[in-house]
Amino acid sequence: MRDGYDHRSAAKVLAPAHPAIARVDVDEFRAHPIFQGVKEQVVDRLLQASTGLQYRERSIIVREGAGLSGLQIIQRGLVDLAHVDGDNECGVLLLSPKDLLLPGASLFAEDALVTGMALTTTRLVIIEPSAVDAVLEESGVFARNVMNAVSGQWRMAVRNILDLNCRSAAQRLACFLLRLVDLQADSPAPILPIAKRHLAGRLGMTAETLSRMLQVIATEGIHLRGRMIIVRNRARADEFCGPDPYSSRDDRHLNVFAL
Amino acid sequence: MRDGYDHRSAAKVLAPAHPAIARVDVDEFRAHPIFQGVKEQVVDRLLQASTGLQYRERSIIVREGAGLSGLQIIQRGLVDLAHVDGDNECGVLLLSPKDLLLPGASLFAEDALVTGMALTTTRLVIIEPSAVDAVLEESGVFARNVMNAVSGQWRMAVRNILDLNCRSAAQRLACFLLRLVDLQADSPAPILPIAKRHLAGRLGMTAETLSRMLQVIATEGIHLRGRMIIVRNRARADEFCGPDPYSSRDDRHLNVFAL
DNA sequence: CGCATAATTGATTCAGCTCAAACCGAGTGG
DNA sequence: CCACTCGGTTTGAGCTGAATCAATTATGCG
Repeated sequence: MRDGYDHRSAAKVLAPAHPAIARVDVDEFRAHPIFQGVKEQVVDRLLQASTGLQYRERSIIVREGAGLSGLQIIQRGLVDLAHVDGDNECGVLLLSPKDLLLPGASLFAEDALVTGMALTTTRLVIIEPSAVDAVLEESGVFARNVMNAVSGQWRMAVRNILDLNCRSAAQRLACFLLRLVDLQADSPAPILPIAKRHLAGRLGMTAETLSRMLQVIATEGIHLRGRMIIVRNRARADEFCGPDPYSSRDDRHLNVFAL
Repeated sequence: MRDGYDHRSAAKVLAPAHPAIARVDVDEFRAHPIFQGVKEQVVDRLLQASTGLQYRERSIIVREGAGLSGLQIIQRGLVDLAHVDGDNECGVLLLSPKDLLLPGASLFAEDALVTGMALTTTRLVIIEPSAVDAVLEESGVFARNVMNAVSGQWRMAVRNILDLNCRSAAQRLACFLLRLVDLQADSPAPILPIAKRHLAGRLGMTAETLSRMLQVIATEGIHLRGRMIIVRNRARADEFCGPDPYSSRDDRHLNVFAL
């Protein structure tokens, strides 16, 4: 409080973001899939035009209805894309590192359809629109890569629609957790990286329902203790999720990492 | 029956598509927004690599899980993108003339996530993948235009998610009808171009519910007599749809025409 | 500790689904 | 011309999954 600032209420009010400038991790930048196959010199030009930004937990990165400044790439953290309407928010997508933040809106100067909020401390790289435009113009490969990412986000959205329409709340939850587990296949203990409240939003249900559904899926072999996801019976869990409305489950070869 | 073909059962069985080759309307082709700003000579190269196809009502254009042959542009008709699971289908998007059919899947050789079915007699133009790839590579403008279309479809999908999550069935229906009306602003009597059954699918509800919701919205100034949409009280109807979760309603400046 | 926020639990309600029956309009055949 | 069938639409009567409301119990965190 000594700085005249109550942190808790600051968090609650969703204070207008005051991101800090951050250094751009150059190697990480170059390794990003949208630069795959792009001439190094061109990538460097984009790198020149980039700045790093760091948002702290719960701060808002884009507000719906507003415009975006340039192509934004998430390097660290998780960003919740959601429509917020007063108190209840309804999630659309959860962006992970390497994902592009609302590429459509930034490339075509549209207004954002959803609000983007940092769920955890988030670092992004912003590439100046002018540079992006120029490079898009000249490098077909780059354009193709970006398109790939956009189209991957479309796929995620479609899945979401399908889930919402033809899966039960419990199934959606189960699938989501299994996906998380698969994504952290290397790590020993898979973790739920966000608060349950946000998860509920993303899955199109209330926090209360989520809580109850956790009990349901526990009987199907999926347990959540603290933030640890424990799958006791994968076969049964898979079975419970129901016939996959969509076939393949590894989309990382498309430039999507979103949840 | 004289052709040894029972039309009703043929329709019902969703006969594997046997599209007819059709001529490509050259002027229409050239006028398509994805060619805007593209050098005429380049457009002609794509034109060379194109074939027209005509699908009859109810035939399937792409089946989910299958691949697509090339960039497909809808010239006439309506295509329903839906996940079909046995008898009940759950719609995702309704494509109109000028829309691209699953651009992501065709450009990146992914499997289609959804089935595309012609709701009405549909004509499309297919551009050979090799030609598309080549032109994407060399023309940044073309790449940009295609990307614009993809990103527009993403927006539609997001709206859909938002609608599904935070609007009632009646509201979704009302909005959809109003959108149709606005889209046919020039025509004297706006028309519902598809069967109610499909509409229900697209809106994420059952046919029965749709029927009931029609009664509800009738009390709010929107009437459907036969296939004619009659809005008696636009102000009230707009009011009923609730605060628009998304701002602008004209998306035609993006390359999207879908419903 | 003590306060605020997050998560659970229980009771109740309600929107939309399911199932079944009636209805309707168009094409078909006697 | 009328009866008949067949798809699609409507109507009605339950049922149910998930939301809501309210109260309680954890879980940080300063």
